[in-house]
Amino acid sequence: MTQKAVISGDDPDRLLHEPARLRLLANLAVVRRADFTWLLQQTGLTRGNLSVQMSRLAEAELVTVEKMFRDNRPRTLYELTNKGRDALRQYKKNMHKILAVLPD
Amino acid sequence: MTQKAVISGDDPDRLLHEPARLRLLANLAVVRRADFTWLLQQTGLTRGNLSVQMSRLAEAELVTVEKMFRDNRPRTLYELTNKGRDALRQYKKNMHKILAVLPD
DNA sequence: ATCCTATAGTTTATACTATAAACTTATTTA
DNA sequence: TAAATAAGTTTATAGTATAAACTATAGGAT
Repeated sequence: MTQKAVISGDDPDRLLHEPARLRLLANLAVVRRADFTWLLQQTGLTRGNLSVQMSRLAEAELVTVEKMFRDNRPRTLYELTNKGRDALRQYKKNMHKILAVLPD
Repeated sequence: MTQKAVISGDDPDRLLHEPARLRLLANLAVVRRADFTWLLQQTGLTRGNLSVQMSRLAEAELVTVEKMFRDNRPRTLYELTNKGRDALRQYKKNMHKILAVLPD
């Protein structure tokens, strides 16, 4: 008889699991809508890294990107999509399952 | 005035954060002591990957490795160290902090 | 004896990924 | 008009995870 695994549950989605992206998404989960500069300050990422990570998230349709001008300066707004919100929910579930067996 | 970050807390330790290693450590957290073959079955990793990951964990002193022979066959036992246990605790704390702000 | 298969791992080669450095474009300011 | 600032993007590099290939030993089968 094949035994049941001691630890159950799927592995977390790597796109969300990466600390930089997870923090970005967590910020968006809280404020719903944020611009490039604000996220930069919140996360302490470099601009290059922030740009790349948000692009990946946008490509996966977890966030939307809206580019505009304000005071003759570019401004980029990001927002979590429903798909993004769902992905975060699932991620949270998966992680809770594994964290549950770790010592306090 | 500089604002406080919306999301607080350190980034998770990457050594533990990696899904393959996290699962291995979680298994050891539960059973305390396990051999190579058992971990192989539990995690579904390839032997190569398992070997490499456990070596990394051993090098970081999060687990101990004990090699022996049983029935003329090599047998490798792994065990979580106190340091490993502490690292898991810290990891759990850090992750809970960020998961807390995610939607349910 | 030697050939084949299985067991238990390790080493190495590759493909991926995160990240910072360098670059772009536009706008003030000196 | 030269320099500095702002807001991003592109690219180069270094690091990492993972599987494929390899090593070593044992136990039959022929």
